Amino acid sequence: MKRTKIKAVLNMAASPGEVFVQGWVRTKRDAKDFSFIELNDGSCLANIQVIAANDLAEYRQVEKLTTGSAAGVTGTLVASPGKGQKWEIQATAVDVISIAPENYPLQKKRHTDEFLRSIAHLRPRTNKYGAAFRIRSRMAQAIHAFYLDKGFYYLHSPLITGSDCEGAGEMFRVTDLDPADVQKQGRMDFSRDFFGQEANLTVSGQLSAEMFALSLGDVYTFSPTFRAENSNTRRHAAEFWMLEPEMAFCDLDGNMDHAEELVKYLVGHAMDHCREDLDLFMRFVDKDLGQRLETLVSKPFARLSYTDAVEILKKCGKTFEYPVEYGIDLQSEHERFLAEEHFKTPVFVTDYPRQIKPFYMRMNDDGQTVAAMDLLVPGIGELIGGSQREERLSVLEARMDEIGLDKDPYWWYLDSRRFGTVPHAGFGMGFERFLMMITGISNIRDVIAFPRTPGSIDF
RNA sequence: UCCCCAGUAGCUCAGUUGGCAGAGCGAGUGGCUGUUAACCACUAAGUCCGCGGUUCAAGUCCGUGCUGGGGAGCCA
Repeated sequence: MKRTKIKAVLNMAASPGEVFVQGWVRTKRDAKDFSFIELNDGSCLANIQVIAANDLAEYRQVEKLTTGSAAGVTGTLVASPGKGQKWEIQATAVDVISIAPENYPLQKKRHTDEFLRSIAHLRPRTNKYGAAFRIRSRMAQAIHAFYLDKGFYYLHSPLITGSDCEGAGEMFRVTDLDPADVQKQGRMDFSRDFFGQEANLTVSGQLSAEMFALSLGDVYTFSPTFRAENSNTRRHAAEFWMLEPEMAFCDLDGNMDHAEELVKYLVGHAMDHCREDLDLFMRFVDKDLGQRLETLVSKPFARLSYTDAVEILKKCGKTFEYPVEYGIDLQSEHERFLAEEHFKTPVFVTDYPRQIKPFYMRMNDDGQTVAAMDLLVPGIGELIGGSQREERLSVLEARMDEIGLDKDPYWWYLDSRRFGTVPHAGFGMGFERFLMMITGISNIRDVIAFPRTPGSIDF
């Protein structure tokens, strides 16, 4: 008989008679003449309740089933007389696939996130992490659906890049030089390295995406990125996924419109398609989550300039650890105040002083600020960072000179401004930060299957 | 990298003034029961994070290291 996923079984409107399911035992309760087995196959949050009577030929084996064991069940799908479930299976045959011994680490009780992190290979078998990673999968697919519908092309930007580009934080070096030789010579001879020069893991696909936006029109990259920063916080990982759309013939306003539409689409998609899993987070992880997501899809995001943001922060009467003044970058406490206390919605802050933003952002007419935008979200901080790009060759070169950037390695990037340059814009969204926002999970390590952070690369 | 907190049974934790190592849950065994994180009884289970020091005596005090968590910086 063909296996049916438990999700499909539970969603059946009428009993088809006999069904065959396979999964892992979450818990077993023995009665006098039979056992209740809660079986879960990961297809959905809910378990199917199996009734295994003691006249089954293999009941001896059934009695040995422990939490974590694997089994296949054939039986009749019947309406459950008990409370808490619509359907249950009256087993006619139970195939015990494997027995989990008594030292199975997942118990029938709540575990802390810290403990589950130490058994990251088993935690997807829990309700919370099963739900988190089903939502993660669904959201990744929703990103592609969103862009397919909008006529964007999906660009696979390289993960190994030349050393000098991108300029967004510390990079991981990629080399196949023998450490013993390096020690002997006292230096790394990159001319003899694999690529004949320094190479690193990418920190952003943006520059590649710009080249393709100026060719295919609208593109996005969605891929792993790497940062060798020694950041020990609940919002940082060494390996994370980033979504980076890049749009030709687009300005800063179009960029923000797009970002807002994207976030609202993804949240709405989750509410439509991940209801059961999302409910778990609303009930047990973050009581305010439901209200927050509702606000997220229904209310327009606030938009204001950096200059206005500084004014608000100065006048708000709150004393900050880092005093606010024009020219400084906004600190976490400032971002949190704006998003969580002042606007109580996500807020775009635009037009930052050029000194605190990278070279590729487009210079505004005032000659002081650039067409940047950050999206600050309650509870998360910066979810999106983007800008209109500087499309004017002379202005771009002047900026690179101003900050002392060697233009030679960027010859190909500058070429795009020589040949048919047009206004264009884009942004990056940290995928894990988005998942934290949508689930209420407060530590980035808990939305990544096997997280990589400073000093930690188990699994 | 800096600041703060923590590390005791499989898990979550308590441990008084420095004086015999404890509970709940989980697990095992038995019982009961159309049960829902089932219930009742019994049993087993410890490198008190490592190293060094003070002391007649250290889970407890001091130093140091490691690991984990929270915050900051950096950023997505």
